[in-house]
Amino acid sequence: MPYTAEHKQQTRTRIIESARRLFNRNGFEAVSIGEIMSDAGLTHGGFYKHFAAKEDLYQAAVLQFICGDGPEQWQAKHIDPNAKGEALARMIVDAYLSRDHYDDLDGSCPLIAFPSDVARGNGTVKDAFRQVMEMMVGAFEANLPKGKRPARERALALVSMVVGGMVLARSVGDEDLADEIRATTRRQVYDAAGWQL
Amino acid sequence: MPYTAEHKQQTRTRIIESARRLFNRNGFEAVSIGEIMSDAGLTHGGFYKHFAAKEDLYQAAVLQFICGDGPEQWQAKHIDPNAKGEALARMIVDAYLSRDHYDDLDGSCPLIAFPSDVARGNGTVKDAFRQVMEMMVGAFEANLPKGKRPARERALALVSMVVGGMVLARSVGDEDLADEIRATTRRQVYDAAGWQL
DNA sequence: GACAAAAGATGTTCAAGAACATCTTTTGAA
DNA sequence: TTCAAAAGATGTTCTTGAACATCTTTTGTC
Repeated sequence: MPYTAEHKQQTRTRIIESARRLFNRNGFEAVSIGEIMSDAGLTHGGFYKHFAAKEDLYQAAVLQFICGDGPEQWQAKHIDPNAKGEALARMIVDAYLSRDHYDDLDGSCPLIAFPSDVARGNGTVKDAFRQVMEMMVGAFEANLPKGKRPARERALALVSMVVGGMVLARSVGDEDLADEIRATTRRQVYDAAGWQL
Repeated sequence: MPYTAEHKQQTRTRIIESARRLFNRNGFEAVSIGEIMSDAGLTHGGFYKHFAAKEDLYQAAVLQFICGDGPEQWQAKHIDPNAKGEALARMIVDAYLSRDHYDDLDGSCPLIAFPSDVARGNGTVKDAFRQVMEMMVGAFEANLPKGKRPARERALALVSMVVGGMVLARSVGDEDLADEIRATTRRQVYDAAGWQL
C-alpha cells in the first residue's frame, strides 16, 4: 500500500484543522470544500478520499477542539495545566470569558462558534457538540466546592452562563457592550460558584 | 399611485414573517429568496421591490420578534400580560426556558435561533440582535428585587443564563439532556435572582 | 526495477440561487 | 375611461459549489 497510513491520517487531520478554522470563522454553509482543501494545501478532488460528504466534516470539526493536540492560545494563556480544584475551575472560566477567546475567531470553542449551525444539523454533529459540552461540565463538576445543589447541576449552570455570555458578546457587535457582558458574566459566575473575585 | 402604501407595507410584513420562520428553522444561508417569497405567496422577482439585498432581510427578521404583533404562543402561554415585578420576571424566565419555546423552532427568540449566524453577520444584524437583547435585559432589570450588585448587571447575567441554557438544549440533540439543561438552568436562575422555586 | 494500490489532481456535470431585466397587472388620479 | 406609476410575475444571466469520474503521482511490496 503506497502512502503510509500515518500519511493519510496526517492529511486528514490537516483537512479537519483547516475546516475547523474556516467553519469557525464563516459557518458550515459559507465555506466550500474547495476552500478547505486549498487551505490544507490540497485540491478539491481529493476530499472524497477522506470524507463521504461535506456534512461528515461538521462533526469532525467540532470534535477537533477536544481531540486536537494542545490547547488554543486563549486557553494556554489563562490555564495552568498543573492547577487543580477551585483554582483550575476559575482559570477555565477566566479563559473562556477572556478577551483572548472573544478575539480568537478561528480557535474558539465550538459551543461559541456554531451553536445555531449545530442546532440545525444532523444527529452526528449534535452528538459531537454534546461531547464537548459534557467535557466542560465534567471539568467544572470535578472542581466545584460543595454546595446545596448537586455538583453536576451547578456545573451545568456555569456552562450555560459562560456559553451564553460569550455567545451574546460575540453577537452584539459592540465591543464595549461585549466587554460588559463578559465582565458581568464572570462576576456572576464567581458569585454562583461561591468564589471570591 | 396604484397599490396603496398599506398594501405594500402588508406585503413587506408578510415577506419578513415568512423569512423569520424559515430563517429560524434553517438559518440565513440555507433559505433562498425564492422559498421565502413563495412562502409569502409571491414569486421571487418581486423581492427586490422590497429589499435591496438578501442581507437586509436578516436584520428585519431579527427585529420582527420585537416589532411583530403579539407574543408567540410559547410566550402567551406562560406570561400573564398583567403581571408585574418579580412575578412577571419569573414568568419570562419560565416561558423562555419552557418546553414550548424549545419545541417552537419557527417562533423562537432570535437570540436562540441564530446567535452564530449573527456573530458572522454585518453590523446591521448585530445591531438588531443587540436591541433584542437589551429589551430582554430591560424586562428583567425593571423587575428584579434589590441585591448587592446593580440590577442591570444581574439582569445581564440572567439573560446570559437563559440564552446559554436554551442554546445548549437546542444543540445537544438529546431530549432528556435538553430537559435537564432547561430545568437546571431554571433552578439556578431562580437561585441567582433570589426567588423561591 | 516492475507493479499495483491508494492518494491526490484535474476535469466535468448538474443544480441552486442571487441579482436584475423586462413583461404584466393593479389601482389611484385625472 | 384613460393613464401611468408602482407591485408583482416571468424570464435570463452568471457564479458557485457538491459530487463524482477519470487521470497522474507516489511509494510500499515482490
